[in-house]
Amino acid sequence: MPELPEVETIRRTLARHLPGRRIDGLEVRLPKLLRPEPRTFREKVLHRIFGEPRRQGKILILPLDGLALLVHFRLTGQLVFLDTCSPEPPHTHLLFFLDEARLAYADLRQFGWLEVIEEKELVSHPVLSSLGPEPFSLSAEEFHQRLCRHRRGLKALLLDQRFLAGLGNIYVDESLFRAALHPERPANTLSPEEASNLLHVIREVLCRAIETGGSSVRNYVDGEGREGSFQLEHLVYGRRGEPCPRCGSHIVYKRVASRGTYFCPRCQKG
DNA sequence: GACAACCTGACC
DNA sequence: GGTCAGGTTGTC
Repeated sequence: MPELPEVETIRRTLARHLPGRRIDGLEVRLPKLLRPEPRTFREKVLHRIFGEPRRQGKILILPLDGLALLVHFRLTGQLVFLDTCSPEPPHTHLLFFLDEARLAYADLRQFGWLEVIEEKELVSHPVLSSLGPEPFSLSAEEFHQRLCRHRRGLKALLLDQRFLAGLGNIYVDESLFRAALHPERPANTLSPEEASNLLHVIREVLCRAIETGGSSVRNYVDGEGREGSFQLEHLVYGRRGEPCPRCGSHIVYKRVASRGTYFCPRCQKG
């Protein structure tokens, strides 16, 4: 589920509640989500106090004085702060007890994971250190140069977290539509202007998605259990057969890079 | 590159 | 019954 805007929204909403709270207890219902194994995990996090949440790509980083709790939501993970009386979400697999409050990790498909590491291991962590730059942290020139090194299609490349960190299926389709670029267009065929424009629309889409609290297509909610509304501004994602907002042709659905892909065959030239 | 694997649930 | 799903990883 969560791509960069959703994880960023979760980060921001949790930042209102977590910093300064201590973990007093832990209830593990699905051990396979934890690294290291639950015994060590519990030993490490117990009695620690949360710091200011951070994010790298789609990974949420929760500092815990000296430690870091990494959370990857994959497709259906949720991390929700619960007041005394709020009910826990369905498919809750892990509960942190924080004084009167709780923090629930729920995950319908059970693909997500939580890992505790030492803060000093952050720089060398295999997942984090393999991430490419974020769309906000590289120049148009650098982006164009990186694109030129690959002959893969744009969709496949933009989904690759080693190339660029944070985009997923929704935001790649929405960005390519807005940039009028075909998802199968070889990356090394973009002109400097096309590359610069693509980076520009990626940033616009991500910023607007963050402003609107992310896309709640299926079951995404933020750290307070609330849905986002960027799905109302999707121009192609999930709109198979509907008229293209730019030219009126039918939006096509096709498997590209093994992912369901929505695009306008007329506006988005290959 | 394509595909299966990891899971549960919604929808046709 | 089959297909699809905001992701990633490992296999041919």
